[in-house]
Amino acid sequence: MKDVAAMAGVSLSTVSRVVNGQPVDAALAAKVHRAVELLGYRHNYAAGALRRSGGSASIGLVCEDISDPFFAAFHRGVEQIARERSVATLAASTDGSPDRERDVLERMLGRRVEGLLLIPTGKDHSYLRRDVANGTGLVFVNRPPKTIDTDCVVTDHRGGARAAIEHLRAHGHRRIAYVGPGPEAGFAAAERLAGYREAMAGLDEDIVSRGDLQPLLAGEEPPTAVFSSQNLVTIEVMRTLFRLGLDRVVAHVGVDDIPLRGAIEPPVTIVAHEALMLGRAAAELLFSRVDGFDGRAREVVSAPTLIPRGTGELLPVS
Amino acid sequence: MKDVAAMAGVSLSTVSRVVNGQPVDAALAAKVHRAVELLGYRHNYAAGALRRSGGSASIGLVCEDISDPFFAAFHRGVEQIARERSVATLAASTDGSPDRERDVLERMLGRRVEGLLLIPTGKDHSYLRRDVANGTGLVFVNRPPKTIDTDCVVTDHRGGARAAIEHLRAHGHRRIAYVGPGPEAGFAAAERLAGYREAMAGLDEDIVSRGDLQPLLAGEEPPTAVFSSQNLVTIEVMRTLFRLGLDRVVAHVGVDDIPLRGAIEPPVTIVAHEALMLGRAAAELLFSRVDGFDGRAREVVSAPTLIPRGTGELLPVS
DNA sequence: CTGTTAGCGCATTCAA
DNA sequence: TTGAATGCGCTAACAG
Repeated sequence: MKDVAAMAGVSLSTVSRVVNGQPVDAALAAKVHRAVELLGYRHNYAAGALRRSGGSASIGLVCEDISDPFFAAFHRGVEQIARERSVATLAASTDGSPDRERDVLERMLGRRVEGLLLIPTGKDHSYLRRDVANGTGLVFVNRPPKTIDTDCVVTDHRGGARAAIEHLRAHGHRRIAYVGPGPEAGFAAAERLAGYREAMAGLDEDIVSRGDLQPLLAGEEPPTAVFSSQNLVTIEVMRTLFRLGLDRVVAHVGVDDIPLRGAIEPPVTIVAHEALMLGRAAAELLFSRVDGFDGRAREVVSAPTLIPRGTGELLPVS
Repeated sequence: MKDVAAMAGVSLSTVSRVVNGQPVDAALAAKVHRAVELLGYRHNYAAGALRRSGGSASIGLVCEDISDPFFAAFHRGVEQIARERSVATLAASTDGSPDRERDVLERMLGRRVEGLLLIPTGKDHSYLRRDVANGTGLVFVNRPPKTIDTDCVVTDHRGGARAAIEHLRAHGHRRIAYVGPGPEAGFAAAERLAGYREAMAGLDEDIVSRGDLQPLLAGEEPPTAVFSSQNLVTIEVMRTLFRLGLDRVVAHVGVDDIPLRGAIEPPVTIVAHEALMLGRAAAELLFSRVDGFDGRAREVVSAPTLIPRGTGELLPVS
């Protein structure tokens, strides 16, 4: 920048003003631009941030594994909000290790991120209190914080499943099958199954299958409706029903949880759990803190949306 | 840091040394640590980088859409290499807009990333020459650079498909079906179809289906082998064959291109296109430049690996 | 509108 | 080993 100033025959301040788009005489600005071109000068944002009151204009996202498609969609949602403010996003994986989680978080803090979006791995995050007290934003995602008082966004998997079943019940169904992974597949799966069971209270016994619908349909009292609790399962159920000629007979509500590149979006009544929306919500919570909001810790529950597309509105055929 | 020094009764240098793990008298170090604790001091990495010879210890990844599962896996591979060097990764989407691509890249450059990993959107990247000349690393991914001379990693989609077909031919198959999206689905799909056609030269006519295998099998001269060109299609073909009792009759080689969370890995002979490996390769190329390698531009082609798992080794049954 | 000056938070010379 | 001084690249006061 010194060189640019020298070559253009102006002071450092003038170069700074040109680079930052502040009002400068057109002739001088042209000289500066020419010098910038010739010298291959590139403005150093970090150095500016040091002096400027504003921060680093960056935030950090940490989760167990950044290759998880759910996280990728979440990250995208965060980016949409962050980009409006020209803030950059750092991302890192914890690999499920609390030690590594702490290490990753502290490195980001060392880089002076203005906020952290954390899909937690460890149990204890009290070590973040100091930074939160110093003004760094912090939002927990998917799991509420236990050892620190901070904002949080969660997806209501259970409520989503319940909404699906209630939708089917409202259309007169009584024998409703659950197709999808069991509780061993993780928190979300377990919650969805629990939601199913809650909403089935007072009806026929549960009709649960790990993944295959066909045996259920072949039974004595086949279900008149199906709830599929995961994206890939939803696609498979759709195809199974189509193949058996039951796609206009057996009602079907699915869950749309991860983006499937290259796959056909299922034309099925869906409970949309949009990771992207969750990311946007989390980012908005975070930036409100960065902007100085100082109220109590908030918990935003992101309610899945039921999108009727025909298959969930079929009436029962006995 | 000044406050810490004052409270500990030492100089700034001593605090700096303690924070950076340089040799310091144990008693003084203890005092410093205590002051750090009490004051809630956090070291500012960016400020240090300004003075230190070393750079920002960060790199940028840019692609069309960071929610793409392929990119997510790529990102993970990059992270594995980057983390060994304690470098952070920034990521951003171009949304398919060359203007936005340039904007995003220049912002990252303004943040003084030491290198850039680019899955290109636009055609012209000559504007990056200045920064490359100034020492910033640059690696193109998936598409070779046209208007700038720089390193590049690509996946050999065409060669992968060819390897699959040749594997089947080596096992005696002559009627081999292609199931998967057409060229309109993008570069990778088009290349795979082209590889199929190349490897089918001299055999029966192509047997191509957009997605459904069943009609082909019901034809007069059904194929004795199937190549499925995409992960989700592979899963569907597997299920179709199983359902028809042909899973031990019709040979099958699939492509495994994106990670499918929560889905069963297909027990099928596979051509693995590992985005993660591509990410590692790209990162290694990049860091060699960051470390000062100054040879000609290199092109690394990441060859997919054929993993025999039984289904691709079935012999033809007429 | 422009130039001068004084730092931002830190690492790194040099002496001691 | 430690401390004092200098400057990394830049912005923000201020005075012109």
